[in-house]
Amino acid sequence: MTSRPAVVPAPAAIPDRLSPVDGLAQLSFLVYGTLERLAAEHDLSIVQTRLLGVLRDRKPTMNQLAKLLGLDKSSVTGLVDRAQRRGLVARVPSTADRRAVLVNLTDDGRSLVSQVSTRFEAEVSTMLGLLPSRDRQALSRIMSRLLAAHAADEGVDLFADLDAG
Amino acid sequence: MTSRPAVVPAPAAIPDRLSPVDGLAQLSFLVYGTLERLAAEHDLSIVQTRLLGVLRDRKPTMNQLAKLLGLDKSSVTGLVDRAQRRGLVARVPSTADRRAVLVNLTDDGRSLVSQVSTRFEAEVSTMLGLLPSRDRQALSRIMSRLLAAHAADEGVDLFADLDAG
DNA sequence: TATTGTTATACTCTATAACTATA
DNA sequence: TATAGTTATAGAGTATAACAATA
Repeated sequence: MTSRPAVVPAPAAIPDRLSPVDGLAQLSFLVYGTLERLAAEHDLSIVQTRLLGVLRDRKPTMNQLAKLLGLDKSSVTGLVDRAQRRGLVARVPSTADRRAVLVNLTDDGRSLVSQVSTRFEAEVSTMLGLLPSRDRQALSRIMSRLLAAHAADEGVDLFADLDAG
Repeated sequence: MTSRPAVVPAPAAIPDRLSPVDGLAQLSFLVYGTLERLAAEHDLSIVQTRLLGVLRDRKPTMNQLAKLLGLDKSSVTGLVDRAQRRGLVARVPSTADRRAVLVNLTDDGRSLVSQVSTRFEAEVSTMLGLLPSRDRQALSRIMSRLLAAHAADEGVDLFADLDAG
């Protein structure tokens, strides 16, 4: 029962005890902003970082990429264009379907996303290091539980196939 | 010690136990995405929602607004233009400084941000409701602790004045 | 006919630089 | 001179609609 739900976390106002919703909102903005800042150090936007991120263990078609990123295929064309211009990804014609184009991470792209990823991991770890070890463990356990419960609640199919649909 | 730090939370891959960093990252994307989706239902972007959010308890100048949102003043001009065109905010000339312009929430703007805020609160509460009550309390406590520790670590001045600097 | 990807177009969001009006 | 705000311009990111090539 928060009287003023914080859509925008007020950075300078952190009372002793936040409501769960406010705490989650502020923490989410903090983590999201951290990734944004670290990516920007490498001239990457969040969406460019996500693009490289999903390509780390996939070589999807443009269409599959659109589904993975939740974007229209025309948006992905521009996104990949700009990443390709920087030499971070490559387009490879599909041999199986001559309409299709496979998108690949280049070595430069892989190196870049690894750097951002490592920096992010380090920064968040440092932040979590501010907590007593027991809290950190409890937080980890509860967050896993929450994500699992939410996934189940949304009916997420853990074996959903990219090619399906 | 995660072998593959998740810059991009893979939505379909939620193992039993996430590393604290991965859990935090995935949870943050989930909460951020929730706000984005709810705002979009009212044709608001995240940044427009933030704009309305910071105006709920302030009537800042354009300059102060730029600092609050972390944007260049020219970006804020456009942001406020579009919100004003929709009747969500109003520009009021400052009487104290005839160069300055104060930005106000209109009744429509206040109503809209309240709706989004309420929906967000409800949605996140529902998600948190998936947790046992004890976990929810522990999560709340730990998140508050983490945010406070981080703020202290960053040397945040809780009494920072808008007009200062 | 249906699907894959691109192009044309329009809009939001962002920043830099130049400008006007005030201080 | 310095500050507040706008404008001009450029670019990223997004979507819709229309299109060409292939299935």
